[in-house]
Amino acid sequence: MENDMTEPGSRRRVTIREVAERAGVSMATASRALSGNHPVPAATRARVLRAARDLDYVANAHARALVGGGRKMAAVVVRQVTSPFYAQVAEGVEAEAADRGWLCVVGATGGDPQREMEFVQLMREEGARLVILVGGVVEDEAYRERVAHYAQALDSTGARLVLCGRPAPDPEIPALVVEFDNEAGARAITGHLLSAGHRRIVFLGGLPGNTALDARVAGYRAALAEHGLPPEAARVVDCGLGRAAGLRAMGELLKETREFTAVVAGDDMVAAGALRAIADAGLAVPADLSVVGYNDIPLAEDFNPPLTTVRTPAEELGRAAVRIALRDPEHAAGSHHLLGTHIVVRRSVAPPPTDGGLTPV
Amino acid sequence: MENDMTEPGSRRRVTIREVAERAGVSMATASRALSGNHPVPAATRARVLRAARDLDYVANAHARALVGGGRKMAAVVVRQVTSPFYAQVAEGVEAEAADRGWLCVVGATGGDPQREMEFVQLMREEGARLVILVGGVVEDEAYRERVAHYAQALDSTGARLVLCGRPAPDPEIPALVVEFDNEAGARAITGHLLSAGHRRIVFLGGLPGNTALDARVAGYRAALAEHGLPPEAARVVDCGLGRAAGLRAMGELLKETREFTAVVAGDDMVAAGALRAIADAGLAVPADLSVVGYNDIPLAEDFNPPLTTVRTPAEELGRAAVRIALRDPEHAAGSHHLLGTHIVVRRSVAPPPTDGGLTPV
DNA sequence: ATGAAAGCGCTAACAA
DNA sequence: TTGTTAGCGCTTTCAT
Repeated sequence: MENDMTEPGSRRRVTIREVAERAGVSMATASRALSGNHPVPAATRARVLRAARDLDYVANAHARALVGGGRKMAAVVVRQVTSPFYAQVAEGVEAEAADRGWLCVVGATGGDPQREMEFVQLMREEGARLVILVGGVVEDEAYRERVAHYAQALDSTGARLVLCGRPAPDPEIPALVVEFDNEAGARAITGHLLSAGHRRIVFLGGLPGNTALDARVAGYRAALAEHGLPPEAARVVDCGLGRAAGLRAMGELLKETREFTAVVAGDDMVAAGALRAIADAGLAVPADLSVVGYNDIPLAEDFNPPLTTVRTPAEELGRAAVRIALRDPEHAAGSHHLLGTHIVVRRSVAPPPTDGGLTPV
Repeated sequence: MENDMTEPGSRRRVTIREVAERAGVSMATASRALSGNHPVPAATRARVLRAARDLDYVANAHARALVGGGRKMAAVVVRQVTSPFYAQVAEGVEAEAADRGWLCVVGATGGDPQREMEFVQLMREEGARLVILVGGVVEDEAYRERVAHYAQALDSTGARLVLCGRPAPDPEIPALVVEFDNEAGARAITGHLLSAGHRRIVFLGGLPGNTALDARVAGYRAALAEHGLPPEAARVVDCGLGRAAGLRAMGELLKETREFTAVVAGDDMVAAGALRAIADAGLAVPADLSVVGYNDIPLAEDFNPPLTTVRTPAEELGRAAVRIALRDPEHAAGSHHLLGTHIVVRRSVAPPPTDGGLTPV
């Protein structure tokens, strides 16, 4: 119970030498007995194991890593763990990694490229063999350089880089991309609204430059076009993601105009905010206005009303990322995997009001 | 772009020796220049830094750890990252750790003690200086032994152990506990229901043996007693936690009896399930039945209706855990910190129906 | 100011 | 079967 150190964790640990001494064998023998992959007589092994247990010995992972057979470590980096979507992806990565006996580290960047770089650097130092970057980004020159550097650096030591939901700056780069087909998903859900009879649909939550959102907006526009609507029929409000953004933007939009009968939200969180704003305005969903989301987060069915949305199997995305990355060495350059999505219909969509729309403000 | 290895991450990295050679200095000088805490002439240092950058050198964290000044690493272990509550705690830990320049690893156990042990073992091997175990548990003999072992083992190397929301088996043990006052929180929220006029209140989501839930049940009973109700007035259904459990249990309860006017849920997820079950039964909240939750997860205000619940600042719990653990070395034995909670009133509570209750089934 | 050398804890040849 | 030795990449005395 002594605790006289100022630095946590700086006291000496039991080493294999002590185990060896206690068992009356050499370090080499102790090592062999402990690792179990070399022939060691049962009697000797038992003595060694006993000594190790008595001393509560645990191997020093750093020493082990240094000499060669270090632990396999994967790293996921997300914007924040409290986002239900990212949490699910991280859980998928962690689960798949654990299944294979890999250690999994998760890092949060808060969306800051600087922190992302630091974290990747850190992972290189720690010898991570697999780095998974998750989430849409704005694809500017800085991004391209950053990722090209990660990819090259990681690849030079044989580590893998996978981009989840963000593009590879160049197909030649040694990185793997795994993502959902955002455009198809958005097209489908917008189509669902169109089929219900809606014609004036707004997209809430654009984020110009962000690859994921741009794709969803593109899908939204494509659906409109497919149904014979002119380009001017599209109305996208670029409020970005997050519940707060959705709440504010929807509130403002409602004050400004009511010339629409449905909204497709950039994701379920902005849908949550939108739903609240709509209720605050005294309107009912789906009677007055239909709303759809994106991602189908675990609590989307508990919204008021239960949200019709696009299901993106996030945990599967995480699992797929590690599975594919670890599968064939041939993955390296430019391999691109698209995961499918589908609509889940709940109660937030109805035909537009028969009077043709909301009462003008 | 060559990628002929079968083992990810097994290719050689640039070492400090190569940097030294390129800069025309010895390894020792290179090391000094790179670490920056030894006097090195500006000219020499510049050459070394240049060489390092040209080679894209990153130090080998394992070698560094081995020789002494390894990176400070904290580990949080939770049941699952996709639980909003745990995610927030993990985010708090990660944020506070990052603020101090520590690396943070999060592990998920799925609630399996076996995996918990393995993960702690792993963290010992990796040299974690701080491990934080989060979440209520059933406090049996196995638990006591397990934790006593963790505590002793970690302490023997000067590492810290903190228990978040779970008890220390013995105050003498070198572990720190930080938790919310579950009993007070449950007492307060139950009192809120009582004040609204409810007398027949059921607790949904007991988990006998689980310390956190038992404390909430105790708070619930205490509130009942304070309002002069006899012990028999208490009705707790032990369905455990999770949305699915709440959904099922509430559905069954409603089929069995309607002799109650309010329910306090074990946490917000079971409240979500209960809300759904109640709606499925054709009843309205709060007109027919009042419901309260526990934890105030981020989406609780988006439930139907917005949920009145107990706010437990989860992120702050995580931050507090690392802050306190790292503060004074005197923390070691038996220090116990209780964090306060408060009620957040939304729209899921109303006075009981004036006819005195639900229509008997 | 800088280099040579020792050594952190471990595993893997290489001998015996 | 077991022990001896070398060496992983780095920092740090100890000399120079």
